[in-house]
Amino acid sequence: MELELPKYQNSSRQRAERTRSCAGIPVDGRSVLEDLFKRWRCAAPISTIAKSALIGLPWTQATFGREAYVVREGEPTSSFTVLVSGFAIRQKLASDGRRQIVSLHFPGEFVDVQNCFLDHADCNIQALNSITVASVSKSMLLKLMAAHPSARRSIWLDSMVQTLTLGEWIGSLQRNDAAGRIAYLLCEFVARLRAAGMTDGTGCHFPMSQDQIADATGLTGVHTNRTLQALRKSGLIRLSSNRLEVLDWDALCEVGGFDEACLHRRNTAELKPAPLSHE
Amino acid sequence: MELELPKYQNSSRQRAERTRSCAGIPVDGRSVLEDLFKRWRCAAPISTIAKSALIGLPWTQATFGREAYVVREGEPTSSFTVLVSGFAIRQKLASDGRRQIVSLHFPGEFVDVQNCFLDHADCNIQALNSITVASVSKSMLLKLMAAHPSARRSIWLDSMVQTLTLGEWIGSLQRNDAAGRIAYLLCEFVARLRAAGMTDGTGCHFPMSQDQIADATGLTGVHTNRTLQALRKSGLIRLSSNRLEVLDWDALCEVGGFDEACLHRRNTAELKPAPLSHE
DNA sequence: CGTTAATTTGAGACCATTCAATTTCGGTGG
DNA sequence: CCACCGAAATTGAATGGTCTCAAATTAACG
Repeated sequence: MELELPKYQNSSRQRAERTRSCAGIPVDGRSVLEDLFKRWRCAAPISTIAKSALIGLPWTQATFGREAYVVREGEPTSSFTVLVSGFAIRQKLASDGRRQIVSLHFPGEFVDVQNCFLDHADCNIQALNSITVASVSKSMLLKLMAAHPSARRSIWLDSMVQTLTLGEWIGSLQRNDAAGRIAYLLCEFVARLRAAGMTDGTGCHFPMSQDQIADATGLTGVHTNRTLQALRKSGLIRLSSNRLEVLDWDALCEVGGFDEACLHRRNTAELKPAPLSHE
Repeated sequence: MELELPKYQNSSRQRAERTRSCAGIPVDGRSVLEDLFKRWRCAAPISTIAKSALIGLPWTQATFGREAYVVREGEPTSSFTVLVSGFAIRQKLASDGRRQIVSLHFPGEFVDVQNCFLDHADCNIQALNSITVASVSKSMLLKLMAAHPSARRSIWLDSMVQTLTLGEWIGSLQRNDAAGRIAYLLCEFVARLRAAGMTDGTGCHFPMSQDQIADATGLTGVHTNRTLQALRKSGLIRLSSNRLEVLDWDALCEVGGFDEACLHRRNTAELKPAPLSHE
């Protein structure tokens, strides 16, 4: 067993120091928390009372640079974090310092729901690019959830969908080779982006470096590079300078074993909210 | 792309037909649902009112043979299923028919919590050995959860722990080679069994075949065999005829990158239930 | 005791890693 | 505008890990 410095304790992470600027309770009449509803309204209806209660929650805003840590493993979990703009990942650092990316996070998502019953965060949340987040007090949100069934349901639903997504990811790692894993990752990214209405024309902004793709797929950076070239050569994608264009969506899904219907189903039609209670 | 029959549509699955024997509302004064509390009381206190409400729920009992399907993907989800005795897995069948095992389930667990907001099950639940389950009506349990915050919290907590476990599993698949993946699987199995107080002396009953281990780790059956032999030769485990003995726990954890503290933390100390509400 | 499933073994091909070294790219300062 | 720098992307060759295919052995079960 050899000891070495964690991979990400030097170089690029240094320039990404945590820059937190608190904003306090909003006075301009529009809460960033409204972004939550964009994702929720399609899945489960939320009552107007719960909605206004949510919007009325005090929050603080913060911005983080590329590769900065939004939440650190082991940190006390005193607040919930909503990703307002930009992309984030959930990751853990293995004992040898290698980074393991467990899931992706898009604007409008609670990035740390899983921690809501833990005193200390069980993994790191890291910014992919320059991001903005809003934090709300954990105890206040829990109280709100206790009082408002429809809000509770939406948040619970959100975390359940995350769980299902993790299950799919496991399947991808088990069944796919390098090309399949990368294809799956790209498919999931594009599909979730599309579901959030954030694609632009023929493609989208893709904020992951090849090393980050490698960390998410469990591959080497080198082999990720070669596999990406193969995907490009076979005409499935175009990817350069953080811009991704999927040239053959069906083929990409085929390679990655990505079931678009599965994801779609969860975000819309079949996710009918069971009546937890009448509000 | 070649087409072939799904791997598990012939041979061994045939003899494991679904045998369901309904028992109706219990009259003997003891509900199998009480098994739930063994797992819950250590994590989150549950009120006596909620407890008696849960015990009072009508349920039906069913037994399934080895490899039988308890829940099938796509099936309407009209009930929740509690595993009473035996072991089960959550799995999906890939398009080529290969089975992908996503998670393990132990007695006292809700095996289909993730489906509670879905109209149709999104994966299969399969028995590992001969098992007994209890089913309760989905709508009745949801109503109960709406009325009893402490019950709701326990169930939610359960599903959150499942999510965290999936995350760890992803990490294992990303970072580990064959030996590491198998070591991790064995560690998780033993650790969860131990947490449930189900180990016996030096080892435990281990119900998975080598092919099932392969399906859970994303390896080939053949290579799983060779890797198990390597683990045996290095003196870490003893495994034969469904009996597992871990000879060197620390070394096994080391190989699999299994963080025992992590799992333990979730089951006991740090899982203090945040006050969702006062009941 | 016979049948079927499960485990084991071998050899060759293929996939992914390692360890360099090299090139491209975006940003920075002269 | 150019020179420079570090980070990211790319390339090559050798090594090691895993898969495939097929056959043999052992174990489980009626």
